[in-house]
Amino acid sequence: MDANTDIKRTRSKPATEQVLGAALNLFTEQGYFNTSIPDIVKASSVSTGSIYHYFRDKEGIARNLYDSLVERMETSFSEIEARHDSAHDRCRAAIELLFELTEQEPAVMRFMLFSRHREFMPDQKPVCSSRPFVQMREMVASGMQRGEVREMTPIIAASAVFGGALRLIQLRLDGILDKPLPEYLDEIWQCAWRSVTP
Amino acid sequence: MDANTDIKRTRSKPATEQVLGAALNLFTEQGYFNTSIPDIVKASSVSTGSIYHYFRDKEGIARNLYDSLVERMETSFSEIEARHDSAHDRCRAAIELLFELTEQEPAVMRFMLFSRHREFMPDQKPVCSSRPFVQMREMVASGMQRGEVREMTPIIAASAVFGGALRLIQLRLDGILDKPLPEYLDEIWQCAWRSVTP
DNA sequence: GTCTATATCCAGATAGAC
DNA sequence: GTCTATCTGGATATAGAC
Repeated sequence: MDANTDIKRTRSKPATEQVLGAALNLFTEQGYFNTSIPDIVKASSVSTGSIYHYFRDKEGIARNLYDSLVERMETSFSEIEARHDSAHDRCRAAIELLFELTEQEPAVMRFMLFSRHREFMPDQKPVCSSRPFVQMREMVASGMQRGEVREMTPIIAASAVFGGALRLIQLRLDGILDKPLPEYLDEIWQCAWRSVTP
Repeated sequence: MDANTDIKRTRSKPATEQVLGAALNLFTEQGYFNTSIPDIVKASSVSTGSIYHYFRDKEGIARNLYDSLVERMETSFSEIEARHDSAHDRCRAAIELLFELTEQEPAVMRFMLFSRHREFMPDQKPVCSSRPFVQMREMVASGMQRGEVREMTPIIAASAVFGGALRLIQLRLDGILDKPLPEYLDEIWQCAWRSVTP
């Protein structure tokens, strides 16, 4: 049974996971700057010393979190691109994914989409320039080449397709919408697609 | 000439204005939490003592700023409602206003739309519930009653109409778009309106 | 690798002269 | 009403035993 593992922590996730999970929740509930290291110590049951053993500093925690979430999003979008050919199907699937993720892991969405990252990670690019957002714009742009989407400024088309859905995500996270987002998928998608169709 | 006024400050705006202006710039450039009172002292040329004479605390500065900007927005939207009858004209005018404001006073838009207010003003409602946002949704809802906008969940319609434009504002503020927003008005408006038209 | 105890710093806020 | 000087708390980060 290897009795010398998992002596301390009951929930036997590795300490780094423990810290990252606690930090994600605290950062999204109270904000990065309202979250102190002692807060993270309490919420994660990992000591100050260990936290600084694994992470350079507080910013390092946020960085690690952000990078891994962006990467995860990127992978999901790549899968969507592989699974579908048309811009129609790809964009719809992307929105569906975002809606589901919002319901299942609101903290992830909050942190990815609606934190002011540059305020606490000064040398990050704005989220809008991150790979997943570029992928979303590419989905639309390729649809324009195929003639599915009418000729127009590509970035405007992308904003038209995804703008409404992103707005709904924000409203949902802010508690304005009380039904789960997937219930609205058909309706918002119809709007989105009509707006750019030839 | 009343020589005993305006002795100290060269730019002879009242001290409170001086402080609010400096704070708005600093808050939007670096974020609220990265801005210290000493920073505001330097940028405003108003002393710590005076700042605390006029404002309860640092949060009070943000509060004052936020309230006055929301009120200003509210007034502008009311004027639009008075000037136009149709949802089509009202919503278009609202977007036009937002686009112009973004170009002329980017800091105002940044602070109003894209600060995480609740992180530093804990007892504020989310922006999305503020009067101006409600007004925007009302514009769309009344269009639905008049039959200009097709029957659908009202908040979805509003998100479809304004989502793209709000997205463009964010892209512009993040430096992704390099042409002034008004140049894109016709194009995004066409998308927005098509998306909800019967 | 994990912990406790502690050093250091600087923010927010106040006191009180002018 | 405006200023300078100063207090105080708590945050980040480190030291060093185990």
